[in-house]
Amino acid sequence: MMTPQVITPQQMQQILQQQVLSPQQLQVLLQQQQALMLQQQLQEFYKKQQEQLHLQLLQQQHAGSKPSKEQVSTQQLAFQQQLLQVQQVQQQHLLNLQRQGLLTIQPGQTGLPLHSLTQGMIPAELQQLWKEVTNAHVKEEHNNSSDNGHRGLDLSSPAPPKNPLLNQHASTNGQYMGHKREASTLEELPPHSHPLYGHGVCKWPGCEAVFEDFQSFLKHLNNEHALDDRSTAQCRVQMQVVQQLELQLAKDKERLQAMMTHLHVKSTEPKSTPQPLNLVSNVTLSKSVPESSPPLSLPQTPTTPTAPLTPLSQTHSVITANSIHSVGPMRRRYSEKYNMPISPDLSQNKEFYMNADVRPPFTYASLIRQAILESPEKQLTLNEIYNWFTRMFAYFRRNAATWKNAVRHNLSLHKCFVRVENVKGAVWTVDEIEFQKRRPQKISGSPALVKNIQTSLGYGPTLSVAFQASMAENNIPLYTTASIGSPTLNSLSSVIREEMNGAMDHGNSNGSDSSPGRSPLPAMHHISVKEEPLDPEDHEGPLSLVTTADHSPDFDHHNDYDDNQSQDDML
DNA sequence: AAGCGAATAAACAAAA
DNA sequence: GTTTTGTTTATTCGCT
Repeated sequence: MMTPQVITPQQMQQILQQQVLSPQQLQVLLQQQQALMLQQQLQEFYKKQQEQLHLQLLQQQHAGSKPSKEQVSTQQLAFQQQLLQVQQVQQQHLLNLQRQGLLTIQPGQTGLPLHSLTQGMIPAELQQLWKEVTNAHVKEEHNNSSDNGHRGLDLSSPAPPKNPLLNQHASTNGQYMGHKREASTLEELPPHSHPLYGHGVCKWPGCEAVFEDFQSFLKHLNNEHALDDRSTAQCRVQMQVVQQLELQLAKDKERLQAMMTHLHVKSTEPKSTPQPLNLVSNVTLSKSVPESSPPLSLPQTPTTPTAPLTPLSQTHSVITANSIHSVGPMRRRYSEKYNMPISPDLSQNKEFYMNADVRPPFTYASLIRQAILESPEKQLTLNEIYNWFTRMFAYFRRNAATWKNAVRHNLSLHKCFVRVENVKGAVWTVDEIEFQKRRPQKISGSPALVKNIQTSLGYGPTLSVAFQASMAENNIPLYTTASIGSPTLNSLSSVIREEMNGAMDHGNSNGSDSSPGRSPLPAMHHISVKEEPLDPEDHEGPLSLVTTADHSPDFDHHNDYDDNQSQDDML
């Protein structure tokens, strides 16, 4: 990529390091570099385009037949995409330069299209970090005079009197932990360790000075890497590096998710064990589960079994539920609010719940309803309901006394469950109206909530919820891609609305009336919500539950699960 | 801080 | 007489 003229970041750093250039010179240099880069990129781009066109031409000639529109349009599309890419690269570059502080662009100066970009690009955290870096600096200058030499509580050993950046290693570290302050300060750091010092070498970017002892390193740090333009610039560069890495990480995570989803394997990631698929959002579209291999049981090692699934926001891939495997009556449920909509989720994660000893994030009422609705007659005896529970959820194959009691309790308690005398005895049915009634309690359209909802239900047409969430957190606007487009999704809006109103707990709270019309929800929300099945009868879509029914046959044996309350309270 | 919904526990009764 | 099915009350907990 680099022509002899363009210097590499490393070289750049060295230049910076050696301070051979004055700030002015640097700036000039940088601008030149920048121009060069752009030029290069453009050249490459055009070259590529030409090659491509050439290729396509050849193809067309070969095929002879139809240089049809399709081809042309695809070609255009590809072209546009590339163009876009290049533009992005360019912008990124400019941005980088600016951000690195190597390019000091005054607000008014230059016609570079940076401004807007800058903002969107820098993750809040980084900005924050940077702020802290700079602030710390000021702050420290005050302190220094006093606690010079001592390792103040927060300066900790490594704290040399005055290098503001020092305390911020988090940033330079590449680690960039959220709360570096607390973390980096008190934390570990044995007497003579420093994030920037390892194996006798200064790890400051670009510097590899060797030191025999920690003290001399500190000295060096203070002298060579004090707070000055150079260090600042380097720090910025590092921030940039971190940011890039994070982006990369995010992408790779997404890829991983997609892969896992594709393979139907629940993440085996250390922490995040089996996760309910919905996080992974495999199929968003309510197509009934592909009937994939039924049992596909996950290893389900006891090691990381369950986590009371908190469906919440945190479902990020990485985060994983805080598994507290309490076997017992782990009381708390999953944050109720968001669970009602079962069906889609359930159908999608059916296998997961069938095999993983994870508590499903739905209320008993929802589950019962689901069970009943899934039955051909829309009615079940108590025992059949029990069976459904045990059949569908590994979790309910234990502690039977507990949850069965809960089931009965729920049947009796909620008006939505109606007992009907039958020839053979009594069966339970669902009064959907009643069921819908009870939901309108909570949330109105609180953004937070909505967010949760989306998260918990997670469905991104293409992206895993986790990814979306993380992206969102990083202020990376990718919803656009996801949400927009897809007409399918839009068509679902109505369904969504309904669900929002009735189905979702929160849903309609807002204007009781549920003026569906509005739904100011961001596109994303639609997506997420849409899948809700809530309604029993209507959209069979959600009711893909059907799927659920399918499998049922296989197991039927376990009723035997007897609980052992013994374990219940062990803890 | 209060109120609410849901989970859990348990007592009790009627039916099987 | 035991078990299952239902009903009801009380308590606890998470959330808004």
